[in-house]
Amino acid sequence: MGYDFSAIEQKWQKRWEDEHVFEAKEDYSMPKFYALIEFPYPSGAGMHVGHIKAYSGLEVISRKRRMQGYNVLYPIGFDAFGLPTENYAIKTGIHPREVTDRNIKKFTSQLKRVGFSFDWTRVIDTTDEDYYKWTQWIFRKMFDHGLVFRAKTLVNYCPSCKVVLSNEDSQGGKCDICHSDVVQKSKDVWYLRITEYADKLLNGLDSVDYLPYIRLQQENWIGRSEGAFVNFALAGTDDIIRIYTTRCDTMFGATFMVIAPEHPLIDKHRDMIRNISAVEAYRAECAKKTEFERTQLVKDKTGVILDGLYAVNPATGKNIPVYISDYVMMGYGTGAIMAVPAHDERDYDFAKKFGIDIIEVIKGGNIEEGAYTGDGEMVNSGFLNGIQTKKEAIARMLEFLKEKGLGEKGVQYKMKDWAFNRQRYWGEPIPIIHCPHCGMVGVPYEELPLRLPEVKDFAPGVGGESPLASIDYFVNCKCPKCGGDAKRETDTMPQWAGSSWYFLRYCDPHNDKEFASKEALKYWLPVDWYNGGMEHVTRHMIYSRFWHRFLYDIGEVPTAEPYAKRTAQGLILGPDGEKMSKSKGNVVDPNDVVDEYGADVLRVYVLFMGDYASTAPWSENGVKGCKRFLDRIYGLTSMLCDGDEFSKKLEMSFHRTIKKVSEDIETMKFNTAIAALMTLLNEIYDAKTINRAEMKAFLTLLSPFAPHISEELWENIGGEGMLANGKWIDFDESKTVADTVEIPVQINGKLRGTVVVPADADKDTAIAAANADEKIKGYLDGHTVVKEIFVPGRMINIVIK
RNA sequence: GCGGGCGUGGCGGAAUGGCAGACGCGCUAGAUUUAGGAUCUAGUGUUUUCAACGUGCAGGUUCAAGUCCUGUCGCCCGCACCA
Repeated sequence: MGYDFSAIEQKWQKRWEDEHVFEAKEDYSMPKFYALIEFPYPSGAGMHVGHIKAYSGLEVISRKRRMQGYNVLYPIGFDAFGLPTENYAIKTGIHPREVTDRNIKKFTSQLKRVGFSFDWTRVIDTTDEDYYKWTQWIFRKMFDHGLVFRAKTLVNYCPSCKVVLSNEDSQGGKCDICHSDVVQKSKDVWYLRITEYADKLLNGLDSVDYLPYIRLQQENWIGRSEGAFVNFALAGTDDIIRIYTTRCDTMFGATFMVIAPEHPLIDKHRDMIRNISAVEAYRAECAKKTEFERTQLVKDKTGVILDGLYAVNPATGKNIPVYISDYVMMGYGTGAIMAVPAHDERDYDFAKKFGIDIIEVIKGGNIEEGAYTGDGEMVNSGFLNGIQTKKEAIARMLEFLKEKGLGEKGVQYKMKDWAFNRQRYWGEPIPIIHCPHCGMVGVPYEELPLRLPEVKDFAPGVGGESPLASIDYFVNCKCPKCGGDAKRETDTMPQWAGSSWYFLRYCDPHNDKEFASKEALKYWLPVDWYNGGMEHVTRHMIYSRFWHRFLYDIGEVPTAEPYAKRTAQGLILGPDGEKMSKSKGNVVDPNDVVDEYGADVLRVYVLFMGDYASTAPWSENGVKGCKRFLDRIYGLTSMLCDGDEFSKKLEMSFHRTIKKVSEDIETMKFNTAIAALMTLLNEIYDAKTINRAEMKAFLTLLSPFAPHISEELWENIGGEGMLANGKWIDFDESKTVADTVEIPVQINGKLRGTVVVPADADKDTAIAAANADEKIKGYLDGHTVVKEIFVPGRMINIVIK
């Protein structure tokens, strides 16, 4: 069989575009639905089947919503600043602008071939100056509100990309872009004070509907912990060592302290440290280690005592030794801890190695064998002795600390401030000017966008500075405040900047007065449903929630949270079950699939291949199965007959299928929705006939998945208008149930037969029917019936002895 | 190590505690075709048919367990010396 999918698909794509079918309407009185997918990075490799799966989910939902009368905004754009384009430009000498334009063109044509119902009038390119003007504008607002700062710190630096990376971009000690080893380097970098928003980002999760594991990942990322700050006096000085602990209940067991090798107290009191040379040697050794090496959990702890320094345990009043060790980080808490070896595994390992006292303060474990971290009765703990629970002991200790002025309750987060800069060309210039008199001054709002200047060489300088640093006319400028000579910042923003607010621009993409009008934002926000990959759940999602929340706080957007609902699709693996990669040669190009089978087949297959959220391997045979399905649908026309309502024979099947497809789309169970359509198709083929009303219903249900073939057949059977503009179909619950049902009869839980009873049969009727059955009779013969269970319309179970 | 998820035919996967394996792939046989491909029809969990046994493994709850509970093994994904 087969049909000319290529001609049909081009025909309908053109019609949809000519008649503006998928453009969101300016009619703000309509109910709205804002569906958002993560806009792609337009790489040179072109689209990946993963993109197709990612967009097909909300595509189906958006098409259904339009047919249900919603004003749907389903936009698309390109997140186009970034390193791959720039690296390509360095290699080939072609300007990143040109590379980007070419790649966007390629992506656009590929996306259009699939027939996605995006609103192409709202397309965004983050590298467009009309767009990044507003990225800079928001940054400047943050600067004005004290959320931007500059600090000299150890940064993650990629020697290959010559670029400073955020913690998020250097997970596992590898550069997220080129995968080479990241090293630590001291550098002046820009930060966004995202930690100030930690609680807002955490609490905001209560008001949104994210899949539970997505929410959990965000919570873990923010990493809030409640504990106490405690001041330990440094014996013989006026100084204190301030620590953070979540287990102040164990303080009587603190037999030593550990401070980070970078801790400032070491230099301050170096005169008192008798083994300062050994300490310096250890510090030098630590400095060589990468962040990754330092964060490897190792049983074999290293460290050096600070000989001559003692701290005073505020609970016991005793002097305890102080060590430095790299298992304590400067970047979390206060960079110092009280060590309680009996009840903390790391402290236990350390104490064993260095022969330090281990004092049990909570009963329940065996401190000869290891640390006990569970709950139990307090011992060896002065005023805490006898207390039975951790919770109570913590409360008592906090009271004690407060009375003595030695400490107080405190909260810590794992999340760190966001390193917000790159020493690269292809990014948004940071709109700041360094003035010798006025300090850091923002580029005036009316001068935005601060355009990327033309350069000849895109490669970063040898010192790792941005290519912009070598352009005199860009660097040298006047201070907007005092008018004196000043220097312009030459760093650019990181990859994540443009995507932190793009969903706002979609609401009003051509506005040149504001990033979007208040009316548009009020109508469209929040995004009703955001779908994307799991890999963006912690970075992009947290960053954009932060920007959005900031804009909300300064009155620029109407909602506190940007995304009302978030889901994620599963990965598509190669046919060999491995992750697709060029080197493995297992990459499936969506273009090839469209060429050979058509866009409708591609769309149906990516949704049918398995559970939407799960990882599943690509199967060429699976694609062929979907092709066969659509071919068989095309063949329905040959058995078409007249009829304005469902035939008796198929009526129930249709109502059931409408119900199933409608519900499954809402829960993203696309695979079972398609399976239901296949089942119905098989029934139609069994019946050997389909009437016009049935055909229309079938095409309506099919159209979100396979819109081209649906439109074509709709037109062929004389359907009114375009299906894309058509009406979704309702079902009648009462018609989804049969008059009679065949229900299983179990004896002692084992299936022994079936009986046919009226669907609304009561227990007596059903049991009587079962008892009348010859086969069942045989089983019951000579036994006593103990119990009869009847689940209406479902089953009978007779318990006998 | 901690947190989360998952183990169902040859494969991808279905199953509000109620007939396990929907749907698709693959496979087998037949039809059609010069042949291949395509298509159509029938079959397809395992074992020896009646029947019995079957959802990683071992227990438990229940009239009834893939589903709930306990333990255990294996795999996947996050986070990872976070004090």
